[in-house]
Amino acid sequence: MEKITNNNFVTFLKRNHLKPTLQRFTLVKLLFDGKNKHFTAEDLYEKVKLKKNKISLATIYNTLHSFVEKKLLKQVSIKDGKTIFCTNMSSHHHFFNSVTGKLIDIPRNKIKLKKIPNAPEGLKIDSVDVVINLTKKN
Amino acid sequence: MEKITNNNFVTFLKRNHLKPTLQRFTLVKLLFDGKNKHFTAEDLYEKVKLKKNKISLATIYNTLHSFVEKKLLKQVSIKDGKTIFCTNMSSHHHFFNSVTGKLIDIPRNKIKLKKIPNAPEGLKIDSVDVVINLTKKN
DNA sequence: ATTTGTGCAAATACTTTGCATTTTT
DNA sequence: AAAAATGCAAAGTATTTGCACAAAT
Repeated sequence: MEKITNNNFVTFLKRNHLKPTLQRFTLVKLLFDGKNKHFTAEDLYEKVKLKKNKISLATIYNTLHSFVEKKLLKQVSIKDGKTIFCTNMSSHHHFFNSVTGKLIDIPRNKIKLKKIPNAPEGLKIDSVDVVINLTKKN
Repeated sequence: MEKITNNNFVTFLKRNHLKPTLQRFTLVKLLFDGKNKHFTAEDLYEKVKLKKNKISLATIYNTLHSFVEKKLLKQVSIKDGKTIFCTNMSSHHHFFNSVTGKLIDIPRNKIKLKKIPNAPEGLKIDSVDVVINLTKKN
């Protein structure tokens, strides 16, 4: 993943046809620091508040969804109904720890999917998500 | 799947340690009619209203969750964040049609999962969900 | 000057909790 | 009569929409 700095964020956003606003600058700095992350909209909202910045939760949702559309983030839905965003854009799957509510990445090559059925008429396969749900042992 | 009729619903609920109340009777009749279904809590609420019955949405949520706990229903989370319940209890996976928001069952044997990674220390694998996301062709 | 895009308050949608009531022992 | 379970109004979360304002053409 590409690390975004003060110097290249304008380029980064423009390349993705997003206006380089202050709000997006703040969010992009928090998200694309070179480390893979999993987070909810609320998590990110709290992080912004810690930095003494103020961005409304609505804007955070809207920004996250536009990033998903631009293929800058992935969106994962898990058994507890929550939506988690993920900065790791390489093809991969997830463990879901139902005790902590956290996701753990599984690299693509650790799971072998054989025999995928064909898409029904008029539709095509966009992506395949594998979630392995975990519980406490015994 | 077992079809529940007026005659055996008391037995059915008692066997699952649930009191055979009028609300549950109504819901069980709608759900376990021998056909596999996918639905949201809201869908079921609307169905109940059509039958001129009145059960609060809260009760529907609580009942569905207790059915999931008793392994009478499955709960599936999909990319749009909604929670869908499923009466097909045999091991299977899903297509998610992102155009209509509907699920389609995929029998277990149509997907072959090889090489599942081990669960992290202290945790065990509870279930594996495969969702194949579909979009419109072209 | 008109169109396009933006951020967020307010509205909506989704889900859970707390407790009065009912049922069981 | 006490204990356990139930249904749902009200409360709590999560997410989206509509529109005043800003930026670009």
